[in-house]
Amino acid sequence: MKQKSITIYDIAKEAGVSSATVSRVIARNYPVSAKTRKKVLDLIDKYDYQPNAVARSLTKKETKMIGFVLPDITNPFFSQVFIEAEKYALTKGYTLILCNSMNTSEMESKYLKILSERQVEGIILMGGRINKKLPDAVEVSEVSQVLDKLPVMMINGKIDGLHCHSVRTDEAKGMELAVNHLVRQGHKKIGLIGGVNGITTTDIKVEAYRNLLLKYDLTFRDSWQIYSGFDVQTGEEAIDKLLMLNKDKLPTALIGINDLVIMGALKACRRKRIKPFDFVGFDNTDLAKNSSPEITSVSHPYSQLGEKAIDLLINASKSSNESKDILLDPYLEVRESCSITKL
Amino acid sequence: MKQKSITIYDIAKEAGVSSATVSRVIARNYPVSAKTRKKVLDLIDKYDYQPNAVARSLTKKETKMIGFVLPDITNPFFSQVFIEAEKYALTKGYTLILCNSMNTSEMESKYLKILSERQVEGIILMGGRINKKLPDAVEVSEVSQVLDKLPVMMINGKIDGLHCHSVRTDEAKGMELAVNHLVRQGHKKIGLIGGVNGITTTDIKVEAYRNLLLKYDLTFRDSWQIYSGFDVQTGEEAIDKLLMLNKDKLPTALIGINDLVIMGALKACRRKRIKPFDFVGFDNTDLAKNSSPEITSVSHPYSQLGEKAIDLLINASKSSNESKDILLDPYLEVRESCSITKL
DNA sequence: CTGTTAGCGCCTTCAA
DNA sequence: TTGAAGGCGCTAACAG
Repeated sequence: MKQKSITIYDIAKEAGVSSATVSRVIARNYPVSAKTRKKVLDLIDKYDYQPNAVARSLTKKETKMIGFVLPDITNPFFSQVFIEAEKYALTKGYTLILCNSMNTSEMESKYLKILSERQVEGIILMGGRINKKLPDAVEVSEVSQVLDKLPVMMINGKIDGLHCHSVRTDEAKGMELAVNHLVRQGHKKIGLIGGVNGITTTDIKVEAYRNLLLKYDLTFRDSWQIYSGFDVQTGEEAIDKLLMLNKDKLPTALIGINDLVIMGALKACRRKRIKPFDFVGFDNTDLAKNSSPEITSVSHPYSQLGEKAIDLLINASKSSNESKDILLDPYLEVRESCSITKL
Repeated sequence: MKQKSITIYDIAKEAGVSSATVSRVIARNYPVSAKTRKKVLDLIDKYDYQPNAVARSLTKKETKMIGFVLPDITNPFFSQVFIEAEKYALTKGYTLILCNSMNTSEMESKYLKILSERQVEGIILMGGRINKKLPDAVEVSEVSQVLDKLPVMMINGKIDGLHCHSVRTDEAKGMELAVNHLVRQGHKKIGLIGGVNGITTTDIKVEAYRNLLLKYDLTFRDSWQIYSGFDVQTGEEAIDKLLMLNKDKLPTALIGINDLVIMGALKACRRKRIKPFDFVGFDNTDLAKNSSPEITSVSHPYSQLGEKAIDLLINASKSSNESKDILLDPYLEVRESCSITKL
């Protein structure tokens, strides 16, 4: 705001009409005679007039802004969801406000407050507090308080008892895709690495993994399922642990809680100069495509995830008072990592 | 805005004071008696009152929002800068609005307009139109028009003739770090792959590269400097081309315009089963750390880049009318990719 | 220390 | 088809 910006009144005065008329020309929601319309439009053009969205928001009580809180946008999983949501939101006239909580509960809380004060029309939550098996009471009540004012949308997460929509990838089905694929490749000894016990996205996968091994009557060993974390380093650690625990009774294929963990596993195998396992990752991030070997990965339906999230949020007020939970199908992106042992 | 939210007036009425007093309690910028302060604060607490930032913005003519337009947040280079800027902005009370142009000029234009209407207090530009040797007249005039209303900050880019600040990494110096390092490793035949002729970030690097070879009296061959692009696939293509053009007279080390290109080069070497070169990448993204082998890379000073950008923008109005151009030093993150040939 | 008042820029009845 | 007027929620003089 370097210089006094011109307003609807300036246009009105010079056009010899009222501000209401100018407003109508801009909003195109009421009839205005062709003549005055042209006069007004010409002036708008002449002065390069732009409506003040802040003032409009105050009057209309709608900001056309949506908050998006996630742990860390440098994580490709989150950025892929975010960018799809943003693209779609734009077509609906909404602007997203991205908030990186940096994986801290404090930042999450802070941003919830900021977004609420900024009068966003809804908030999308990913990661963090919505992924805990044992929710923190304070964290839940904060979200609950926000819910009194705005609709909240949770992506790949949920807080029980709170009245809000959610969209999630059916990760149990994703695990099935992974296991099926490996079985079809002839594997009978399949391990699972990464993740943290008590984080729901991990729990869902682990449970599905166990059930599937049972279902397919495959060897199951506790020591083939290694919790470790979500990043590359923990992937390396998982391999170290796997080797330590299993000596000669190793699995032939490994599923990773995400692609990063598989990247770590690849690094560890290389470091230890052991023949790599066949791998299947989760999330189908750019990493999976860009690493060498390329990593076969269970993919989220990213664009659907983003679009559904926005759609449900936008329509949250209109629709009935029930909260919807949408489950979307993942798919498998097959790449070379599943035939490493043959390379 | 599900329910009629309570305002400063509601608080004022129940406290038996005027709205101005409540405002003062909140803003803490004018003396208020301890007694009334407490009364007001208690009510704020009781009703979970939150100030309406939109209304405040309208009155104060400051939104505390900054727009950040970049090509694609899924690119780790951009996301690392963004997240640093966001962290810093938060400490200064500013909220960033991230806008992904998806590498299209149209989206860039659209977002410039949206941000301006939303009354952001400044705009940060990265990539896209600010990186062209031959600027597009329309693109420039759009930015120029924005500049009439707000300060604009360009990161690692510049449009000549426009009055705005810029922050950039000294990439010529970065190239020097890379070449020095390789020379110290004993390399005399150094190639450069990736980038696009006419994109300033590429041009700067290429020019520095050529000058340095000259300076160090190293072999220079046109066919060792391959333009290709900025992603993994173009990195692969660069290797193909390099092999095709050079038969037996190959360089022993390659510098990549960025880390992605090196990832591609690694893939190509693996595919072709040729002994890899020693590599040095640019940008020091997570990829460099996570890939195997890990990639030695010239790093931007990310936090400085983000912080300076925000700082200069915030102080843009206060400071003199000159535009500042800040040049920051890169550093080299040494990893194993520089001893591949010895592995 | 506190209240009154007048906007910020726009939209939306209500009347004409 | 148009204008007048009030108000969105808050802040900043100006009085007191």
